[in-house]
Amino acid sequence: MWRFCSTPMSDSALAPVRVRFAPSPTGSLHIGGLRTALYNYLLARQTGGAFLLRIEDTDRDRFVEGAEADIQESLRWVGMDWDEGPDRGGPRAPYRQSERTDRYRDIVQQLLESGHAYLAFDTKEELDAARTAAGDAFAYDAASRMTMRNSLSLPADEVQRLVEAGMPYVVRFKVPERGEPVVFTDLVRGDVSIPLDRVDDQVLLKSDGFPTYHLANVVDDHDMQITHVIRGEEWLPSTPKHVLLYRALGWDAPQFAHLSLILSPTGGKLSKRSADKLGIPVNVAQYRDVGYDPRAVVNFLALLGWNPGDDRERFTLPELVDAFSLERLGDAPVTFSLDKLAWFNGLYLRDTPAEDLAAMALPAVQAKHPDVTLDALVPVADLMRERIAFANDLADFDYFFEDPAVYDEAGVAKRWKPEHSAALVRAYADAVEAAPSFDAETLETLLRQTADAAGVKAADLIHPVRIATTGTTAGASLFHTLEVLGRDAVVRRLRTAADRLG
RNA sequence: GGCCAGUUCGUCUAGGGGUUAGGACGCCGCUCUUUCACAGCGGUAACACGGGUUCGAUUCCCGUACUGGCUACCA
Repeated sequence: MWRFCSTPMSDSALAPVRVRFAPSPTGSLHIGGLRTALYNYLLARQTGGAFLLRIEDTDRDRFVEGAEADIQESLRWVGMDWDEGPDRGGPRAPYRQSERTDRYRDIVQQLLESGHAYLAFDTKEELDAARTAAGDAFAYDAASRMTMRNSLSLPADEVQRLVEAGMPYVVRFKVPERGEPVVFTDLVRGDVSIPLDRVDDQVLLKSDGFPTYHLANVVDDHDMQITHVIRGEEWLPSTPKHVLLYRALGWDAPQFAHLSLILSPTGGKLSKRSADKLGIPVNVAQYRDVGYDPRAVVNFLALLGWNPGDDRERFTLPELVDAFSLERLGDAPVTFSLDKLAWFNGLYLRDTPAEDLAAMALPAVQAKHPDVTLDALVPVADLMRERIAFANDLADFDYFFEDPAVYDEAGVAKRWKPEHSAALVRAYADAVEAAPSFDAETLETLLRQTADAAGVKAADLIHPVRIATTGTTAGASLFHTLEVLGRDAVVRRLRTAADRLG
């Protein structure tokens, strides 16, 4: 609408926002969660606002020890920092929901007193029965609540008796029976409207005394003065509940932006299960462990559902902070592409210093070849940089660390001539052994001399030498590879191959 | 089933009433390299369908189909 005259700067000239990333510590941070965190972070940094980390640990059954630490490490790995959070506190502390239960109970009490909530005693069995009876169409709502066992349907003295007898109960939100549809503006999709009779009486307080997400998220976002709720699309259908809650509490609701979901290449939400099957890592920690460059992960993720409006594709985190805008967020689901991520990774990998590459790959290399040192790996990294997609791929080139055990069959068939290859290779080995110096240039001169002396083309020696020293037909510049291998290994390998291949 | 959202090359996307529908990944080819890769160049490939509205719809509206999400005392 105002697109014509607006510049990228004025487009998203927002007042400082307060946004949060609010993961549940039920496991390692999911790659989709990282994207959600990223968009929140970008908006906060761009507007000079605040990015908070809040831990939503209200589900005691799914709580995973160590998950919170993993989440924090994952965020730090890609370079995202937060202004307020469980580890560093802040003016709205605490930032762990399990430490805010008193606050939720107060709010629930308030809701109960104002008639916006009620006690419900229905057991799991009773609820299941109701669902079965209604053929899955059951909703605990204005239409059905009087048929259930709660403080609305039961006489007051009975409710009193049940509570005093210690009967477990939950507190449910009482959705208004009549009224206008709930309408809210989603920054990504525009106005969304849902009729009141489609909103059910959401449980606010569980029988274990912990709040549900719906309650805790509203209370915390209000208490923490969150201005923009940027979260996954899976929350879109329950947003009316949250809007109604804000209304009942007399609070202003924040702005909402629901991000399209990341789909698996085979369809459906990119879940642990579906991704594993396709070899797609789902946890951020896995990307780190496999050797992805965090800059590539961020770059890839940023462009999955957002675009800058021009053809730029390469962005560092600070560049993203500048370029980001909510307006350019896509509203359609996106499919995860490992190929594209790998391409980004190659982009960053190619201008990573060899020293850093070697350091990244060292653990993987040492797992196969314990004696390899960082110093020995640096020249390998330098040589192979353009031929690998991940730092850890360096570990695949075993020939840098041990003599080849086998020779590529097709390569031998094509390049190794029984009539003269062995003799040529032996002659070259002798020349290399006797050479005054050992460097790529000398090695090449020597090879051409050897070939000339034997009356064959250089190629007739180059290919057999590559096979003899590396076992394969593919690789970096032959003479630089030989230089990295070292004189002893080269001479030894040449002679061994001549003997074995004949 | 109900509710909500979505639908431009295989994938990520730009665009938007009149365009040769643009870019990127992938794939294919060429160049470079006596190999492989990188890089460069070129190519392949898309507006889900049906009705409207309009001089003209891929673009706006309505349906349909399909996809996805939600429908827990999980988040």
